[in-house]
Amino acid sequence: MKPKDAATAFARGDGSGVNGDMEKILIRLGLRRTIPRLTILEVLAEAGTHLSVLPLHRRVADTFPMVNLSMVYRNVTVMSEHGVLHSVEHGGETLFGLAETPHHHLLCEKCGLLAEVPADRLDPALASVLSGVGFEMDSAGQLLRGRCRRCRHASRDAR
Amino acid sequence: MKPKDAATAFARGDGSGVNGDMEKILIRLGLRRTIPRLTILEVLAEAGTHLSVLPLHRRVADTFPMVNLSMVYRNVTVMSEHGVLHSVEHGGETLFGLAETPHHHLLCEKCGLLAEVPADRLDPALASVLSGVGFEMDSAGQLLRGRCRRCRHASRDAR
DNA sequence: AATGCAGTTGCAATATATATGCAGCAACGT
DNA sequence: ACGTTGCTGCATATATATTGCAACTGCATT
Repeated sequence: MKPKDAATAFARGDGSGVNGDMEKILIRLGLRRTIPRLTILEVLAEAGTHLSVLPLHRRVADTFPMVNLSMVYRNVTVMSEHGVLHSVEHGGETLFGLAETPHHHLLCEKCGLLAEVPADRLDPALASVLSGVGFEMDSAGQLLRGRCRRCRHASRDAR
Repeated sequence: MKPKDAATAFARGDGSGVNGDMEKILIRLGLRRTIPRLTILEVLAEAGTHLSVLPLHRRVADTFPMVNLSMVYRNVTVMSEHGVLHSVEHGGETLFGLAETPHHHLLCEKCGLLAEVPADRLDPALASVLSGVGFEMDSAGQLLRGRCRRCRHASRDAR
């Protein structure tokens, strides 16, 4: 999406499309729909994955160069606290993504691929084990590390 | 353990007690048994939990003030790579602990308690779900977030 | 026990990620 | 249209982690 289009859409504020959904979420939470925020949400929607703050800012700046890095930090923090975004720590930085249906993360430690598993697929199995230890798990946002299918095959071939 | 005792034990290098076990591990890996390394291992053994680098260094410096912070960083990195230590990322820092029997971590997001679950207790449940997604999990060192028993009760009482 | 060398260390400088104080500006309700 | 409150940009601060280099030390060899 080119700057002008984005700006127009933001100015319009007509609640259409992806922006529209996001805008509605912000409104519901009493957060103002500002260009930095909407652009962050749009970038994450387009990306389809989680991004760390620096790449996120880079992409936001492609469209709106005036958006400051510190505002990306402030906004992802605020939006995470309000549940608009999910965050995952990894490699000394924090990755942020849209908080859609509850899910957990699968990180391939070899290639860095970050996949998702619907929460309801994983929760029952975990909950039953953990309750035995007196622990109650968060039902979303867990990060599990391992190998994706591709890397498993790759390392097998290498042998 | 007082400085003198530790120093004596190190000098002795007789492979007795906790130090002895640790020293053997280092030797097997071709790592030199130096005061910083052995003290780090000893502190972690005494602590019984995982520590982040700063507290770890603080405790090491209690016994050997000359041990530099950067060496704690270098050594935990090296020893992690060699499998002597386990690491867990959390809150923008990395926690290190002795790599004993394979286990996963349970982090209480309220009080910060870091508990452990033996890997064989959790692995089957996880593996069966994840294999359905073509993912193969690491069989140790997973970090799961939630609430410990105490905090669950506390928040229930608060209501 | 003395010796040589590679692995280690301490220090200081540096990189990287994240947080914040403040003055101006803009979004939203009225 | 307008004032208030929240948001932003900039500059700066802090905290965690990394690295270059010269000096040193553990360990194998003699």
